[in-house]
Amino acid sequence: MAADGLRTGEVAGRAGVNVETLRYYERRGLLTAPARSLGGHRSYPPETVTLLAVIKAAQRLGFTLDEVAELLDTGRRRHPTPDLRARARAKLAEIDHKINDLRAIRGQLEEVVAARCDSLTNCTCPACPMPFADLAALADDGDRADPPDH
Amino acid sequence: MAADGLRTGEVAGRAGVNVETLRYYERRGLLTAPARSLGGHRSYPPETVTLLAVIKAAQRLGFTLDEVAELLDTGRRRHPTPDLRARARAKLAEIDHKINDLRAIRGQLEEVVAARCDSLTNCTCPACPMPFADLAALADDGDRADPPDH
DNA sequence: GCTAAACCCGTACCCAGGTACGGAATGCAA
DNA sequence: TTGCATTCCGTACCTGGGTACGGGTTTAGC
Repeated sequence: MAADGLRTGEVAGRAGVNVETLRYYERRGLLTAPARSLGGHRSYPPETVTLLAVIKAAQRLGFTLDEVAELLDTGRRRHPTPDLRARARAKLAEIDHKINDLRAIRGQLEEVVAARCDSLTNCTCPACPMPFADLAALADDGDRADPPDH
Repeated sequence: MAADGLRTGEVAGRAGVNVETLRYYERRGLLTAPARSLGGHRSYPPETVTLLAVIKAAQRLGFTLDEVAELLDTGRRRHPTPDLRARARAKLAEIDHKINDLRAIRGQLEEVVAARCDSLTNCTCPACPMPFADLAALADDGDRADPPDH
């Protein structure tokens, strides 16, 4: 039985993850509990290394560990699973949203650079694009209760 | 002195943040410690509400609280501060990088959808774009040590 | 003057995705 | 068989940006 088993260190080394991560993934349901040696040490089937690569790939695609766990689980159960495609579509929409947000932010940052803004609160640039940049008093926010000489 | 002071609840309410957040920002150095009533209650200058809006704006631009704190601090000290522009530029590069990452991910997700992938580990689609999707054995990863009858 | 609301403080908890610690037990090679 | 490396387990810690709790004051309105 599983004479070709790999030990935690071997799996972790080949997959490029931390040994602790294997235990963590087991707790999270990404890896099923492997066989054990008589002494209680884990013995993984060699495919586990590849499975870890799959998990990393899915993570890179933006799936959370919970999502990856569910996807693997439906795979394990051989349910018909239109799941992956539907989830990939949903993720695609999520990512488009993020990209749009970042583009909007990018635009605003470009304005800040172009306008030569020099302060969040006391910007001297003409027609400053920073919202509310006219807050000279705020630089001292709270110190106002003290005498004004430095 | 500071007869126009606002209490924590008023500031939080007007700025749309939690009262606890004010204490948190004070600890993090985003808000300077305000004057106190005789009983020890905080009394904020009204501009604080606007400052909080500035902080939120900077956050939306992708700056961390530490970065915002530093930007406010250099502002408070009236240093010449070419800081904001330089930081905005750096943040711009950061954001471009993120956008590129997301676009690459987006492309891969599109392939997954287009290929009609149906599993992370047992995909039946032709020329599957999922890396390593040929892991039938992995569905049972670890159960291998047990008798093979269902 | 009384009461209820607001406020004080320190500390613990939340999310994700792990990483680190420490003492005991096991595994493997010479 | 010795001895060092590896693994075991539970639990605590990390980053970032807050939020919640609980017991004790202070403030404001009537």
